[in-house]
Amino acid sequence: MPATQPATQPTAAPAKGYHHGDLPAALRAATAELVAERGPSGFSLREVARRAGVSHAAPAHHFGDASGLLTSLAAEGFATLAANLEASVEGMDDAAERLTACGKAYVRTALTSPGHFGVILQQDLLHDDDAELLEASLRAYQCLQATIETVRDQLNPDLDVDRAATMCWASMQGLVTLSPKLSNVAEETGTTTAPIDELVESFTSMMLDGFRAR
Amino acid sequence: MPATQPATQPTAAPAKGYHHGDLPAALRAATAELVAERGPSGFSLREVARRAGVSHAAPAHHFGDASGLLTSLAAEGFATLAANLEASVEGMDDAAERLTACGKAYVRTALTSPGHFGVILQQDLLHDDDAELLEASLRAYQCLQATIETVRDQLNPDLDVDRAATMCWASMQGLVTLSPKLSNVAEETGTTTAPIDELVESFTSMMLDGFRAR
DNA sequence: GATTGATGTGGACAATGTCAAGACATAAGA
DNA sequence: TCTTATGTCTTGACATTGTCCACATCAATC
Repeated sequence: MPATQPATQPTAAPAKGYHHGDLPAALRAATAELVAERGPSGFSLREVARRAGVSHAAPAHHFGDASGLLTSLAAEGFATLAANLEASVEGMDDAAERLTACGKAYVRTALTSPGHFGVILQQDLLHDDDAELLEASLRAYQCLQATIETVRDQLNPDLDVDRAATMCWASMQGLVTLSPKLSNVAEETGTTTAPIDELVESFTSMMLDGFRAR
Repeated sequence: MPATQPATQPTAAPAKGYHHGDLPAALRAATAELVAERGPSGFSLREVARRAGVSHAAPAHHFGDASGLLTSLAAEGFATLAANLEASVEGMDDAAERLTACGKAYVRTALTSPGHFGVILQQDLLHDDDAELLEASLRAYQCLQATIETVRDQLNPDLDVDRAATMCWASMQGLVTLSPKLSNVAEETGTTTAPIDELVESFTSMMLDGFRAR
């Protein structure tokens, strides 16, 4: 099943609005594109407005300030992640299979939505007390948690679910964070870096062994 | 043994220079402080110059542009990391002990030098082909690699060293990246997050089991 | 002591984020 | 239909930023 794109969902705005169909969504889409192209530091409110075809002050009306727009993008990113995590385990019973599927869904979502993943963990760019953001990130975390619970139920009743979830999240995010730097190092050493999918499999199978053990 | 501070090392410049003793080092220090306070996005070349007590154009003379300064800071960060990793395994023979020490040294360095770790992996902020940066990051990677080689020698001759090193690096960096967000989630769910040192131990012991296994 | 290179200053410029005031479209009420 | 009101977007302004340039000044060498 293909990863769900961020979708630029209508965000509860009326289908045909004002000048645009849905300016907030268009601005998020333009921001995601820009961040994917140039990284978080290449983001500019005015450039985003330009790409969306509106004046430089239009975003402020919907998002307050630049952080507001980025916060909304981050919330969309977490929502997409949650949806993809849920979809990836749809109908799966085996705990080991589920965990592997979650891991793959995580990195696949990150690679599919680089604009979103470029900002979701940069808390200095965001309003980290934003309700939508908190809710979306919590939902994503709980998807992972649910899968870990099946691991506990099927493989080890004494498993500390929260700690295990943290470790899974950390290892997947670590792969995503390091991925550009790894190719950098590999190029320097003349070696070649393993495909990220294989690394995910190594990680999940190792974690499963670890989770079973104690 | 306490973690080595970035040290604002004289960087091969004559001890007593011009107006300052060593302006490049002073600028790096001011940058580290600023990034630690406000995050990478709070960085401003002029603010750094202000804190160092020089004119707004002074940094350009030593670093070219803003990315140049950040690149130099990143290189210093990797150098400090490499030094701390090496120091942490000084005189240790047992492979398992060494890996654990490396893991702890990594997160300890990250927490001790938040200004440096705030930029070392933000490649959109850096000149990622800078020679000093490449060399320093490679040296840090090789410290980790050396420890993994002892794991191979003592525990499993068939171990894929590069892949194992990647996994160790990823999991430690994942913990560092997620650390602020985790407290965020914990607060939201009313739960409490495990101390990062414990997570490091869980990770390293799990990896060791995994590395032994196949 | 003059020359030279490194080091830092000051002013200029375009670009940016934010703010305030106004324009305009849309919907609701008379 | 006309008026009013509200949400949406534009325009213009301002302080701040990064970078470039010409100039000043220190340090060492010849």
